Order: sequence, then structure tokens, then C-alpha cells
Amino acid sequence: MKMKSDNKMKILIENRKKQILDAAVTVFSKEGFSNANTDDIAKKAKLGKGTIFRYFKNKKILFCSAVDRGLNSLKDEIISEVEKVSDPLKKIEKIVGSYLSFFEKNKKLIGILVHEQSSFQKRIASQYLNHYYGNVDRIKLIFKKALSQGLIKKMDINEVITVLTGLLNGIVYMWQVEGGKDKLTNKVSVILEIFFNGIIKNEVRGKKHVRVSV
Amino acid sequence: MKMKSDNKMKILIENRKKQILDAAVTVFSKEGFSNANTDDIAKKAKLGKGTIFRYFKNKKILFCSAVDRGLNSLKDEIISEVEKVSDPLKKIEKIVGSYLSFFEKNKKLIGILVHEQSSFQKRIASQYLNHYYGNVDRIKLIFKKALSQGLIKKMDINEVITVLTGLLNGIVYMWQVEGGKDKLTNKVSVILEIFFNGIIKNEVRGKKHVRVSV
DNA sequence: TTTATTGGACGGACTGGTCAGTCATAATTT
DNA sequence: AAATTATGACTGACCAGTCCGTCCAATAAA
Repeated sequence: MKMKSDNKMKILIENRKKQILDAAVTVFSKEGFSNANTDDIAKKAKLGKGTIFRYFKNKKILFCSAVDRGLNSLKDEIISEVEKVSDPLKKIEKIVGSYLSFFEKNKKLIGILVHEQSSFQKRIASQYLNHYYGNVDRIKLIFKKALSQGLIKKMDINEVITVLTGLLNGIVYMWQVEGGKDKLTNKVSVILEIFFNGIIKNEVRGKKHVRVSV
Repeated sequence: MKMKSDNKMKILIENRKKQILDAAVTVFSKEGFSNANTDDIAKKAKLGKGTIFRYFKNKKILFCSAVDRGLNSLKDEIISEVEKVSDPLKKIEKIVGSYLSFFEKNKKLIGILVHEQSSFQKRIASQYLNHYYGNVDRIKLIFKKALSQGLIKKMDINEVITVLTGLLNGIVYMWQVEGGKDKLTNKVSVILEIFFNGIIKNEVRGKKHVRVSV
């Protein structure tokens, strides 16, 4: 029985998988899940179609692997940026900055994440929300610290985080819909200015009273 | 030669179309464009498949018609709410409130709008952005007035609007992903508080300086 | 009023094309 | 030469859109 050393083996397999995932990301991003066809992915990866299915049991698993790889690297990047500073407000700045910078560098992923929601509502519940709430827990700690240090107003932290994450997702999404022309990271300063200080003039603040009638 | 009066005819056709669109919205929302099959839509509409295609040339046109109907009624609803008040800040409140309230009432549409982006990148450019920017122009006027009345800080209005619309889209989207449990309109007050006043405590404002490093 | 005629609305079986996934064979590695 | 890895033609399922037969309601004829 011939056998490569387990180690060498694993590296080879990982390389092949990476090669396939890279092709898959490109095609899925352009075509969406249903429209993408596996022949195209194989062609793009310069492999036979059979090979694709040797490494990923089926199209769905291939797609989900691409999503997971993306979400994990997003998480890693945010964490490593946030750790660079200690002040809670600075950490929030880092979250916003690294989130936008990540998607600027990984534009193709945006399409894929949208498609995931579109094609696998079920999976969302488990996988995406896990990723998402994994991050949210970490973010929550940062806000709690900001609150205890008296930096931010007394507000429901969960609601504030919903607004921030919704805001980030929305901006990234719209940027991509509009064609991703200008730099996404240009928007960091406006986002932070509004999120931290709001749009209302200081002189006016308090005079006008926000009362909502839906 | 027999012929119903043109008028009666038109009403009949409109009813039929509405019946089909309602079924289509349900199925497309649940399944997405590619996954939805026209047999199911026909069944849901209690019509034969042939009939569906008598009223809508093909699946794509049926889908787009559903999107258009939705976007138009969203636009109508926002405009009618905004017209009820004259103060620019109150108008902004109305935009936020009616936007969320619309999607709370038309939850199925959220899925469909996501799918549109997912399935018809090309069409987005024309149809959706038309709708979108049609609204944006109207919103821009409101912000300009707020600015000229000295209510809001001197900021790039386009950027502010990007943030607001991104924020709204993002919140609606996330709400739906999470299952649309609690009332979406509950979030109006936090959104406005943050958008108008920011999260930072007044005492702290200005001391801490926002400086972004991406 | 009753019966015949007819145009067009409707249904759903059918078709032609597409594509995920398989498998028998070929190539390559050990 | 044995074992492992790669390949791409093939197949069976699926589904948008068609097409022809049925049915009904409105008019005309009796």
C-alpha cells in the first residue's frame, strides 16, 4: 500500500480545494447559485468536472464552503484590527474600518453572501447567524465597556448594534449594487461621524424634539 | 362577433393579473427566482399554467412585474406620509417610519427584492436604481431644506443619504433574516435617535476625537 | 324563449433544452 | 504495475414555455 505522508497529502488537498474555491467564488459571484454551472467552475479552475466533485460532494457544499471561507477570513480580519487598540470607541472605529476595507478587497464575496440568503434561507439560520452572532457577542462587550466608561449614552445595546450592523451591511450592499466605483473605505468617516454624533447641529439639538409617529 | 366592453375587459384582466401576481409574490419570496417553479405559482393562483403565460410573457417578466408593483406601492406610501408634515426633520422621521412600516406589512417583498439583485444584476441598473434614485432625489430636496434652515450640520448630503438608505435597507434585511419576529417599526426611535444625535454622550463629545485609521 | 354558433379564456400534457452528478477510462504518481 | 487521481461524455431529472382540445358566455337564429 503506497501512501504519501499525511502531511504532504493534506497540503496537496488544501491547495486543490483552494484552487477550486477561488474559481467557484468568481463564478458564483457573477452568476448566483442556480445560474452558475459546474462546467464553468471546472473550466475556470482548469480541472475536469469530475475533479470538482471529488473535492466537494455537491454544488451546494461547494457554495457553502466558499461562504464559510469568506466569513471566517472577515472575522479574523476584524478581530486582528480591533485588538490593536484598547479604547472602546477606537475599537468601534476599527470595526467599521476593517469591515468596509474587507469587502472592498473581497468584492466578489458580497454577491455570494447575497446569493446565500437568496438560495439557502434554511442554512442562514444556522451558519450565517452563527458567524454573525459570534461577532455580535464580541461587539457587545465593546459597547458594554464604552457604556461603563461613560462614553456613550444609556441606550439598549442590542438595538444599537442592530443599527450598526444593519448600517454596515446596507452600505456594503448598496455600494456593490451601484457598481463599487469609488473606494468603499471613503465612507468610514461619514459613517462614524453620524453614528457617533448624528446629523443635527449642536445648537438645534434638544430644541427640536424627536417624536415618532408611524 | 361578440365583445365585452373594453372597460369591463380591462378590469377583468387587471383582476386576473393581480391574482397571479399575489401568488407569484408568495412563491418567489419563499423559493427565489430560479427555484420557484411556474407550476407552483399556477397552483397557488388556482389557474392552469397556460393562463399564467397568457398574462405574463415569461417567468422573468412575471417576476419583474411583482417587483415593480412592490416598489411603486412603497414609493406611493412614503410620498403620502412625507407630505403630511412640512418640517424637514419631521419629513425625515416620516421616511424612516413609513419605510419600516411598509416592509413590516409587506414582508414577502423583502425576499423578492433580495432575489432581484441576486438574479438580475443587469436589470438592477435600470429598474431598481430608477426607483431608488427617484426616491433619492426627493429625499435630497428634504435634506437641502434642512441644511438651509440650519437644522443639520454641514455635511455632504449625498453621503448622508447613502448612510440613511443603507441603514434602512440593512435593518429591513437583517430583520427578515432573523425571522421578522418583533415589530420592525419598534426600531424607528433608535434609528432616529442615532441618526439625529449619535450614540456619544454630550459631555464626551468633542473631547474624544474621531480619527480614522483603516 | 329556446337553440345554435362562435370566439376566446382556460388547462395541463407534452417537448426540448439544460445541467448536476456519475462512472468508465485515462493519466500520473509511487 | 499498483494505486491513486483526473477526466469529460453521458444520463436522468427537472422545468419553462407551447399547443391543442375543452368549455363557457355572449350573440344570433329560429
